[in-house]
Amino acid sequence: MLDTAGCPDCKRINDVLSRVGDRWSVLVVISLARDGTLRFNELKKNLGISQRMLSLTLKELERDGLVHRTYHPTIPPKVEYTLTEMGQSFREPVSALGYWALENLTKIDAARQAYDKSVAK
Amino acid sequence: MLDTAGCPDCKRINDVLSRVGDRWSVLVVISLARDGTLRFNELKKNLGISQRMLSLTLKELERDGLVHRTYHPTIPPKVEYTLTEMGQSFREPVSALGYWALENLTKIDAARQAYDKSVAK
DNA sequence: CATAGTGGTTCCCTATTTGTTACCGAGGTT
DNA sequence: AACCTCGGTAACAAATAGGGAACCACTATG
Repeated sequence: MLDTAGCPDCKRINDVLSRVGDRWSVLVVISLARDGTLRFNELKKNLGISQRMLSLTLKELERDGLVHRTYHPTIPPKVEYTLTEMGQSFREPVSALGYWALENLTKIDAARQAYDKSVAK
Repeated sequence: MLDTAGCPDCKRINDVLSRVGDRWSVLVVISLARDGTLRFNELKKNLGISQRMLSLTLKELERDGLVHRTYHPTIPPKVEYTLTEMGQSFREPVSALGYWALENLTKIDAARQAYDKSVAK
């Protein structure tokens, strides 16, 4: 099972999607793309993400080479996050997705309401 | 919590992403985009998805107005799925993401290996 | 009679994800 | 001395995702 026969690219797309395709990763990239450099607690406040999930998400993004982490060993410590070159290049498809989302949000809501009404009756 | 203050669009993007952003939805859209019309068991075979998840995914996509379902009351029954106009428009950002994924898969793998090695030592 | 084929739905169980809370260290502030 | 800040980590609890198998209706075929 799960051999995805018949759609060879599906498996690879699937691979990448399961890495960078989660909600928080995308939102972190969007935030960093907009603001350039952000500190840990700035991201946390901006996104309304829990400390734990932000920590995990940033660690994954750093591991995948999309985000660069700069640690300043001051007291209190200061850590800055920026996009790497690959992270920058990720902006384009993500922006495309974001724009589509904003443009089609109302259509989706309308479709949902219509569907729910037609099912309920 | 979770008020996403400071990034008003984030919440909305988040909304849409949590609807159409899961792995199976994306793969179903890709398959339908490529083949035009597919039946339930064709999708199931192509994607290696379980019957349950395919059923749930298709129902959601239909509800969101991305997929159109045509039921032929023959014996045995025949159901055909196609993309709606909005589903077609979703192809573009998804394709962009797919191309990025294919282009950067090896880079991500390399970054991962480098990161893991630097942490392990 | 039994079986297969089609498009599901429902129940059960497990695995993964996500959130909550508490805690840390080192130095500065009150 | 007590408390605050920053950037996390560890432990625990809850929610969700996902697979597998069984079942359904209906009919044609062997």
